[in-house]
Amino acid sequence: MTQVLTEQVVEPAVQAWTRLLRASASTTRLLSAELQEEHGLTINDYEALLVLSRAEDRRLKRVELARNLMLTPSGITRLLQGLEDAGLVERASCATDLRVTYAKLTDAGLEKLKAASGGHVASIRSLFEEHFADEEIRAIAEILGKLPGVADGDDSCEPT
Amino acid sequence: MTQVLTEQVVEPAVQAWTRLLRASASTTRLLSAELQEEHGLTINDYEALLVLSRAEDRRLKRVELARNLMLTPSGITRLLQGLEDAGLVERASCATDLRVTYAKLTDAGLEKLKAASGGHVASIRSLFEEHFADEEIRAIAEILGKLPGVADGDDSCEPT
DNA sequence: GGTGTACTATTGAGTACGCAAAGAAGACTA
DNA sequence: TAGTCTTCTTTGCGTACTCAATAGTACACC
Repeated sequence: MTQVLTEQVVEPAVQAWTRLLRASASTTRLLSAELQEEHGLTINDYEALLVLSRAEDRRLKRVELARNLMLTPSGITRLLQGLEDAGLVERASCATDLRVTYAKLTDAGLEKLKAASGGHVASIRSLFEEHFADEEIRAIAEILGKLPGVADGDDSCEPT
Repeated sequence: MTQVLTEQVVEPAVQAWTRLLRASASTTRLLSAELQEEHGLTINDYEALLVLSRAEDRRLKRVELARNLMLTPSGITRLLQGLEDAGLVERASCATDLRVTYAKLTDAGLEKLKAASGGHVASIRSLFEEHFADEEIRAIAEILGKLPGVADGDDSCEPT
């Protein structure tokens, strides 16, 4: 147990993990501040609106949304509470299964998403393209997509 | 998820960003639960101990630690409060600049780190190696390291 | 020396989660 | 029909942060 010093053989997985953590933290910090300031949305607010906008009928079971956003059910309840209060999302019940309630994007929600989307996407692009080459960006997406659940609701980018 | 209208050209940067978010969320969830359960440490607790263990004299200015962990100063204060209460870290003042206080790893802190490290590193390895090829792991680390601040305190992996 | 600017660290208030427990509903078995 | 098991959602409680404001200190520069 030599103290540090020696050029340690860095466990590549550990290095990758640490950097994944930090990359996520730093990019989130940046992008979140912007989205919050300009549109009053958190990143998960935005992602939720986006996912819903791409769903059939613009509605999704809460449990699906949870999987998509990597939140727990309780996180979803609270997230949607905020969006409902803001009138961006409304709840609809399911005729065939009384347990589930859908989250449905309202027209106001779609407008909000469209309004936020331009600037947000531009920020993401500029942040990534400032530091990464095109093929690096593609590599990140491709590799990280192999983690279970990550590539699920495959990401398009515009609300339309 | 066939859905929407036009097969949209997915903005690669946006896709990379979304996946980065989700990859970080899902891996963090997993690894955090384990670390918490087995050693009562959060991921940032562990990272803080690790960074300190590699620092000269096992101590670091709080502000340095903040940069390293991608936390705000107030986050650091609160993180260290917990570690101090647990006796894993102690504070030391700086002779030449009264503003700064150092965080110094105690012997107990080093022991704790060593105790947690084996299992934690093994979990990280198994999680990553289960889903990624070796060169993918290296690619993640290399690419994400280009983000400012991410590759800073360059990560070795063992405490010792 | 005083004065302004730039750090460093802490605190109060607020937030976005997570976990565990609980209720309500479907689904299978008998 | 009842009994049990699973699934979906919400709630209480706890926590790990953030931001904004504060206070102490350092270092100009005149």
